[in-house]
Amino acid sequence: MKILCVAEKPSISKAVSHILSGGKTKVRNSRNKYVKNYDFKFDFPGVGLCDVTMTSVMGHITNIDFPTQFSWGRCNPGRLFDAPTIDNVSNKEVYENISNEARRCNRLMIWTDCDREGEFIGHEIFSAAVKGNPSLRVEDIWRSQFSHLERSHILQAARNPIRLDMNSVHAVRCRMEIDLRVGASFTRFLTDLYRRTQVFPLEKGGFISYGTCQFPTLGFVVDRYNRVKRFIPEKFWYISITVKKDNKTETFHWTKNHVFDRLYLALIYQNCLKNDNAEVVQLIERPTSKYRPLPLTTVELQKNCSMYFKMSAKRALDAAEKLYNKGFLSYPRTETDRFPPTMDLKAVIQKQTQNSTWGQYASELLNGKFRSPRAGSHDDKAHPPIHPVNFVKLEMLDNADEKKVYELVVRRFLACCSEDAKGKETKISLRWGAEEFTNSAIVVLERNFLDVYPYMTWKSTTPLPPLLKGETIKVASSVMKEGKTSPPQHMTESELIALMDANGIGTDATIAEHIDKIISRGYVVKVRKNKNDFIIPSELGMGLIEGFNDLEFDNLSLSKPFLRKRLENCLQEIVSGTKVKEQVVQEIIFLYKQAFGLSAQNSTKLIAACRRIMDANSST
DNA sequence: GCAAGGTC
Repeated sequence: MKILCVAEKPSISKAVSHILSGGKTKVRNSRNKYVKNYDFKFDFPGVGLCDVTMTSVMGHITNIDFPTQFSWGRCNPGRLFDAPTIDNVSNKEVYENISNEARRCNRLMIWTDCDREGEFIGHEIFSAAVKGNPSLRVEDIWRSQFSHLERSHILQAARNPIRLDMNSVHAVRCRMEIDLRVGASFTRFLTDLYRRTQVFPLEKGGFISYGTCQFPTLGFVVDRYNRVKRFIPEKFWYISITVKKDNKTETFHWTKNHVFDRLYLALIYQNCLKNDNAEVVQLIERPTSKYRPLPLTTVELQKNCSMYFKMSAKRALDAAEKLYNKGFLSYPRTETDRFPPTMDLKAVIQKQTQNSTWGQYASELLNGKFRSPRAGSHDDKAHPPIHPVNFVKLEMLDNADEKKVYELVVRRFLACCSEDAKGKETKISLRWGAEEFTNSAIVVLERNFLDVYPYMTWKSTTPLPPLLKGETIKVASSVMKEGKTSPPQHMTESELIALMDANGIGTDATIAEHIDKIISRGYVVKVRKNKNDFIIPSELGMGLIEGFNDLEFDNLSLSKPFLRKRLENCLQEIVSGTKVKEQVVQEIIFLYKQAFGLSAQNSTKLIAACRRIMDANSST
């Protein structure tokens, strides 16, 4: 019996074949320099000792497109909603390697990531294999289930294969089709429109792209920009008092915060002033803690790098990827924020004890201070949280980005395995007349994880005066103050990542690319203000979003995340079996088609919005 | 020339 095993990426095929073979593999090259074919023997239950070849693809190997008679300029863009589609081989070397290797095999075993895209890639692998070996049948495919590369887990996966989940395959196929139809039709339509009317100077060969992810991303940026620009500060008033004891003066804050009616506040204040003293109505002393961080996901890594190092999401992921390829970090694209219970966390900590800066801390964890990491609620069932897998001295790394990312991942991991920081909070409430005023103070008692995690701060505040519950104290000073509401800030990259993540726009692997895309399309720019990077829309980006906002879509706006979210929900239903692919394609395409019709009918509005933005800008 | 999703 001969079995062909295929993983989603070269690193997995290498690791898995190493485990299954007990280190005894013969390596053959393929025509692709990254993809290797490993030959070894393995005893599959019920089948016996088999000759195994393990290889991999590199992500998708086929792609979907329109036939040439529907290529750019050859048909009305609106026809792309119903045009036929064709499958193309997008990575010929890798595709043919599968066909060749399948020729001599009786069985195919899929080792792609256990997520939706992985299931589809598994099916692509099957079609490549069938090309070389028509006797293979989809029902006979073995599909291994694994979520990390720990030895016993991989052996267990090899011995207990299940079948390919065709629901997931159909869901991905559905996403691909919708993304292509919507993206291509709107891109061609908008490009034609902007060209024809010359409302905006497009570079030669330049175009206006529309995508189901890039536009909601742009929409978030424009929305925030408008809220900042249209913000009108509002005046408010509040009372603030101070009391003095043992030569310590302390300010107490009004529990009602502030009011917007000055006369109303004056009335309250007058009533308070009838009293010379305030009474301590509450004195609470309680233990408090600052939680150690959750295990690290891709999105969190990108937000952190943007916040702490002003590093773009793309650069952060690139650096993490390089570190992964060199064997220093685990797989950097993961949504999982809980470590698998079987993982040997202490072995990971052990490797970091040799570092001169945090090695001592790592040793202390091993000598009794170790705590099990908190478990978040996300699990992509494919990859563990990002963690260091091997030790490397920072000075041995290639560039500043890699050093920063490696250090962050290590410190984050050590922090995860530490105790929360502990403190004591004191809260005092005073009643003055009918109003309450409060203040609190914190004493940090044990820093714990903070010692290894300098990115977070938690400091003791100045202690409150030694007041006792029930004590009456003279109000030393009081004042009625005026303030005004402050505008929101422009969008930071880390906020944008969080928004995309929360709204299901893009995946951990693509969020950075979508942001990069709207920058390279000229829809938004990054600006630095007070040492912070903000993302603000260009005139073109504003014009596009405002144009769509001017059209009266019934709740299916092209610049908002709702349609994409609806698609995502439908895809989930295909996976769970409550909807079929054809039904979803029809349902979602119908909505986008309606939106397309409305856009085409009202193209003058789209153009007018862009003109309006440009005129407004040139006049200021 | 268009999308978004894998991965290098």
